[in-house]
Amino acid sequence: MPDVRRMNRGPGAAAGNRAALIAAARDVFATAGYDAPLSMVARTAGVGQGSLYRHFPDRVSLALAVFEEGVTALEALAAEPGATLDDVLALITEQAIASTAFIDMVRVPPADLRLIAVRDRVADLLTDKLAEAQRAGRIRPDLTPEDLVMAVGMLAAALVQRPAPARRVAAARAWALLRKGLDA
Amino acid sequence: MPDVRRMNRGPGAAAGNRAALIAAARDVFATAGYDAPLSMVARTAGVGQGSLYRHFPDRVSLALAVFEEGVTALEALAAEPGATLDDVLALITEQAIASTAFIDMVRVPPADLRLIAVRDRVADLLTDKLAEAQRAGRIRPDLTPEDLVMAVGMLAAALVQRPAPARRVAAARAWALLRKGLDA
Amino acid sequence: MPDVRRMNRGPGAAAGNRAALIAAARDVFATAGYDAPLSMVARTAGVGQGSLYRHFPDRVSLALAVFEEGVTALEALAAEPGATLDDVLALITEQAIASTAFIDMVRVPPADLRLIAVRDRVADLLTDKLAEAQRAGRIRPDLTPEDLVMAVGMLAAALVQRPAPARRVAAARAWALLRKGLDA
Amino acid sequence: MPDVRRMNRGPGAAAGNRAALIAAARDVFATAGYDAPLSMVARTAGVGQGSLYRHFPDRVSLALAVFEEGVTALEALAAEPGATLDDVLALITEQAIASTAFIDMVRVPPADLRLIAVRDRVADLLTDKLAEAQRAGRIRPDLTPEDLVMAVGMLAAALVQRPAPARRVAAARAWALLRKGLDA
DNA sequence: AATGAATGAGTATTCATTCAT
DNA sequence: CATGAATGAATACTCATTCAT
Repeated sequence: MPDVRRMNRGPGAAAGNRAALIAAARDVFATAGYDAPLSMVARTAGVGQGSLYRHFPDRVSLALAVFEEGVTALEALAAEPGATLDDVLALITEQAIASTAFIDMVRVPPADLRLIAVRDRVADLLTDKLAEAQRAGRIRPDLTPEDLVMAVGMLAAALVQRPAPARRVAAARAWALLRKGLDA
Repeated sequence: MPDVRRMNRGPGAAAGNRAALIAAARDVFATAGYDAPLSMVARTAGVGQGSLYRHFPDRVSLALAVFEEGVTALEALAAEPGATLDDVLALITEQAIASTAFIDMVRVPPADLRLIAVRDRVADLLTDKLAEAQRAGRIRPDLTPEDLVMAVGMLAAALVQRPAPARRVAAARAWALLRKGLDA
Repeated sequence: MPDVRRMNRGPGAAAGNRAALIAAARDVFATAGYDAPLSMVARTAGVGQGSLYRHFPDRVSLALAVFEEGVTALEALAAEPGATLDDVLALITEQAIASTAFIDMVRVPPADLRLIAVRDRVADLLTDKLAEAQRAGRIRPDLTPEDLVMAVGMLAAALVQRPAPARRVAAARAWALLRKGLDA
Repeated sequence: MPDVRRMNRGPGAAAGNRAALIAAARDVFATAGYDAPLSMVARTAGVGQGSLYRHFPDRVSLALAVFEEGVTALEALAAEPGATLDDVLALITEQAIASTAFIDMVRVPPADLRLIAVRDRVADLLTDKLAEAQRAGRIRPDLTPEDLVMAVGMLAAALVQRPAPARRVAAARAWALLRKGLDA
């Protein structure tokens, strides 16, 4: 007789669970914000509460997993020889259009060290491209990587609270505002 | 028989309570964020929970009251004959430095109609000054009031999560990024 | 139409709730041990969870309230001119027969300061009576108040885990063991 | 394909696992108390959760295994021709100083039958030595084995919640209180 | 037989909201 | 109309126990 409770799918489900949790968190964070109940993430993933906590002992570690993929993609793009700063910013923009949860995440003042680490990874990859663009005379020579990170944060802020369909247009307008501040 | 509880100050306290609640909410929102417990607002105001709910049936109405004063000040400034767009933006910046709670407030996607109304009031007062500045050739002619509101939101986003002392500097950097996007 | 939810009995229920919570806690601690779920206390008292936490913000403060009455009774007895050490010990024994939760309470190593304070109150009242009894030559002159407190703890330990009906007999046997260690 | 998980050491590990679990439980119970999570025991033992449950289906059976060794040692000592009651009590005291978890274990009212069985074994070995000592006129003739068991429990109670270093001194004071109650 | 991941019931705690006084 | 206690739904987190591998 099938039990009402979810089947224990065994250790084999581990990898699938982890992936499902990350996917669910991506959705939930994007939909209900970074402060959404973790139980909603577990439920969306079709996974027990305990499994969620086993894989991700706290909210931050879950969020980091969600963004890991995005940051990795950015790093990969930045590592490509021909990639310019604009290419990287374009990818960042796409990611922000998909989800602005990163902004929510760094919104909390007592920033977790791990969050700072992610932001630093982004800052690092921007730094290289920025220097490159500055050497090419395309970007204001006095612009710092911190300025660039701030600009990205401001961009994301312009997208939050807008429904997904409106975001691409909003991103264009936001860049129109910021662009001149960056260019040489 | 004397009551141990705080004296019921009676109906006459209504106006005072309302003012105290708004002041308390301003502090609490600025200090503990827009998501701070409402009980903290009541306690800070020295007012009963019930009175808080009588005056402000929900969090948004309390927040609106808090910002009312700021918006009113903006409208007053905008109404002054000599006031320029830059003057208005400067005041807005000061308000954002004092508290970025407005950002937190609009962070939630299901934007309350009343919030839209406040934003529209800000948009309205900016519209006039913007047109004026555009006539004077100081601002890009294609810049819309919506662009300006977006810029203000982006500015505020650049200030959130920074400690109060760092905000003035951050505001300067943020405007440095945005300025060129506005100017003619 | 009466709601399924418990009626909000209003502020007037405060005193009654507090008393009911203490009574319930006395029962629950005696029955299910000091580690019993607080929800059980609230349920037994017929009181909402929130009310429990309002009256007693943590487990210790609830326990203190439970024992306050007993300690007060001890202090009152000790304050009576004719009361001897034996009288006080007899009352302590009666209290231990009724509930040994106090033992559980002080069992935890990171002893709360407030718990230490209660124990000290008991130690204080024992100290006086002990000195008196020692002057009368009825108690070993080298016995310290700490020894006495230890003896009381050992007595209680002898009663724990025995069902209530067997406790009076057990107390007698325990005192038979300890008595000679106290007497001069 | 090599598994990331701990190598399944196979059936041959059974005996070793059992021993490791007992040793780990001894440590964990002594350190974190009898209520410590069983997962901590498994982890300390370097053994899977499932194996723990295979060897010891519940907390009590694990605890019993832990104390088995101690009881066996007591029985061995008691079986030695020259061993006196005092020798046995001294060994019990040493065991209590090392860990008072036994007290925690019997703290729960719904005493498990198996716990009663252990206690009875201790009572049995004390019975012989007690009779011996009573024949020698060293112990009160009316003292029963149950009294002795109670005294041991009271001793242990005097040690609980004291930090390890203070226990030897506390044991001495506790025996000073009890000694006269035992002696003839 | 060992392993460790999966599972969800249970518990503590918070806080928005209601309501007797 | 003010007051503040009452209420319980909601959420985070833990841990005993089961089970696929």
